[in-house]
Amino acid sequence: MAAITDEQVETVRALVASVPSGAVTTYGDIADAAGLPSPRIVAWIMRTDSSDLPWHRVIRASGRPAPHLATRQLERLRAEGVLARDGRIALAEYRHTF
DNA sequence: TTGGTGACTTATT
DNA sequence: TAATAAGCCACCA
Repeated sequence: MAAITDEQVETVRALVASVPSGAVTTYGDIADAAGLPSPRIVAWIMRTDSSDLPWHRVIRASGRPAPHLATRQLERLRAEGVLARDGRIALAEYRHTF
């Protein structure tokens, strides 16, 4: 089985790192840009690989970060200029496309 | 090998 | 808008 390649992981990291402050992106976008077969893979990379990358700029398609990190990420994003409405981020406004 | 789990997405109700 | 179901891929015990 192909499993995932280091290159794919590195691509994901590069994409996340390329997201400017004040902008956010979704797992699906990263997965698509990195050529990953499923967005879940992106989540797996984040969970396993703890890097200095701004993971807080990566949110779900619903415009809402993960439940356990939501509070932290939302606060961090707010500090960067990403205003959340009712705990939800305006993807249409802050979504960063590659 | 099998089954359970997860920082997901989309579609349907 | 929220809740549920199914699909999806990789990791771990």
